[in-house]
Amino acid sequence: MKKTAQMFKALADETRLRIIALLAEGELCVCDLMAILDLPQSTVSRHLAYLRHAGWVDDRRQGIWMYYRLNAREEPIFRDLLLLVRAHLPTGTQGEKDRQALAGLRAERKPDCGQPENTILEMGD
Amino acid sequence: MKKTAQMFKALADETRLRIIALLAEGELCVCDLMAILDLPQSTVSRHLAYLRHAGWVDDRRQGIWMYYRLNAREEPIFRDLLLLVRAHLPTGTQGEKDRQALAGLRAERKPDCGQPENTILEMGD
DNA sequence: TGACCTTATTCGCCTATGCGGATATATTAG
DNA sequence: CTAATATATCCGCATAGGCGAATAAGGTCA
Repeated sequence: MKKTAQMFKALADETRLRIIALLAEGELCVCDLMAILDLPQSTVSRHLAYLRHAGWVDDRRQGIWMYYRLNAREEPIFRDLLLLVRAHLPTGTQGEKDRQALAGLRAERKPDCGQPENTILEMGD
Repeated sequence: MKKTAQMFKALADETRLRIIALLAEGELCVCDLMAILDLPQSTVSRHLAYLRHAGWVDDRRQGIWMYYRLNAREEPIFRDLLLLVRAHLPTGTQGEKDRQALAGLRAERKPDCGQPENTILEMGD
């Protein structure tokens, strides 16, 4: 039951819940999450590490970026809980706002997070 | 979403999970829980207070004893979560042990917690 | 009332964990 | 190699919350 308590601990923080609700929309990289959550990089990274250790997310490196996605583990309670969270979480006010921010991000950006390859180092100044 | 995080916090402790699994079997008083959990009274009482404030349990006074029972609040996520917990929690090792201890208690005791009324004060030395 | 019981709360103490700034690490481009 | 970018981790600090012993509070009975 200790493990179950640990599983709930990962959900017992508003920032982590926001992250989970966002990842329910699909894979995101750290800089996306920083932009949407409007939190410093160390904070976002720390919460992602917490979720990773707890088994809630997997990561994947692609070049410079780390992409995170939801990852329900094998245990039945884990899977059911993820379903529950995905069903209920995004309906609240904050979840709505975050999803809109995400939509905005996606509209104005190319895939692979930041800029297209040929302008990665061309940010004048 | 803050409220949701708070709801999960109440579940993010092994002792409270054990209590919830036990209350899923029916109403219990504090001294029953002390006996089953094998924890000091202050610890049990503190966790019950936490669960009460979080809205997971209701209490009822009967004479000297305080009886606690599960009580899911109105919010749909709350109710679904309680269903999930009740379904998954008691299947583990610790939950099994606790349930057996509860069965033992019930076998050797009269209702109304302790002893039958006429011997309440007759516990010679 | 006083004796006795059950439960709640208070008290130090200690660990877990949140935070944001600073620093370390990793990757890529040139 | 250096420079630039993205991410992870470390740092000191503050708060939440766990623990058990001790004390307070509330109820019952004679």
